[in-house]
Amino acid sequence: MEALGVVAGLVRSSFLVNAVYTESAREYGLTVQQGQLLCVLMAQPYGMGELGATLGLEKSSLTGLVDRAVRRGLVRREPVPDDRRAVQVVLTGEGRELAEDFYGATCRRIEGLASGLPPADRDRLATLLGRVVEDNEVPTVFLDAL
Amino acid sequence: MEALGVVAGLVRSSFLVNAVYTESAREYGLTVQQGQLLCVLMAQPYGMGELGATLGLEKSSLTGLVDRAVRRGLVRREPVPDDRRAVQVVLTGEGRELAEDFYGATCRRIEGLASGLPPADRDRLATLLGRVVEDNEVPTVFLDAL
DNA sequence: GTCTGTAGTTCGTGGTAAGAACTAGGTATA
DNA sequence: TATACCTAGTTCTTACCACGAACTACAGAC
Repeated sequence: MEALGVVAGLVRSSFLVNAVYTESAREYGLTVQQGQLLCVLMAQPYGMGELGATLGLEKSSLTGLVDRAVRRGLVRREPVPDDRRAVQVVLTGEGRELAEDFYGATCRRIEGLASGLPPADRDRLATLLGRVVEDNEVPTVFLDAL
Repeated sequence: MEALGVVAGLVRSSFLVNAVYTESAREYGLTVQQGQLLCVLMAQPYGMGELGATLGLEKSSLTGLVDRAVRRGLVRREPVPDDRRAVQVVLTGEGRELAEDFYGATCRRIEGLASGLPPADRDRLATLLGRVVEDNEVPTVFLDAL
């Protein structure tokens, strides 16, 4: 078995994570994007602009994503007192519940991906990935507190 | 700075890789899926069935993806002599060229993500990710030979 | 020669993503 | 105050992605 390069490792593990994420989302009746939206909003409400920056989407793309989430009763658009143009996107009760379930299930699954590694290696992997993530200033799409 | 868990590390690095992949694809006038298709086909031609399994797509999803790639002149459907139902999807000359450029650029960029790590750590990371990937039998979407 | 399974396609539905043009509300400044 | 500019979000159009169900056509088995 040839050793995998870093590039291949990153790409393929990312493919793996995507697959898990997709499957998990599917199980909860969500699309990946909707799941991501919910996870981001778990931490706090966001305006459309910030949300776009965090998710790496154009604002026009976001409108539709939020629309569909609203239609499903997962989030709400709330007015911002100081600025009548702006909007805060907030989880509804139902949305929060679903977000937490989905989040938990997905974490468990992803954790499962690394379950073949002994704990020390898992820590090492976490540290190394942490450094990569930090070096490249990834927006916190998923979770800070774990 | 709180240490990141493995789960967060995997999820966020995967987000990072996705972003890079998306940007790279965009630059070459491809969608992520088309880029992935081209990369898979670089190794060898595939039938629709195998292709679906490799990419994790239903066959009905694949028809359209291949259709669009054909329309852009990137791939061809070739008949299989022994089985008149079956089809082999093959890169065209243009497709191969684009695939190689895209592949190279994307690899360079992904490599760049880990460029902050000293070589020894990069190797360690590669090894650990390799084990994760192996443990979870990911289909080879991107690259074996690197 | 019929029956059954397999390879792919078609069709309809819903979701994703972008850019351009737009509305409406803020802000600065002459 | 009036004007000009900027910002937050939406709308519209276009192309793409993904799925399941129903379908066509061929292959293999009996």
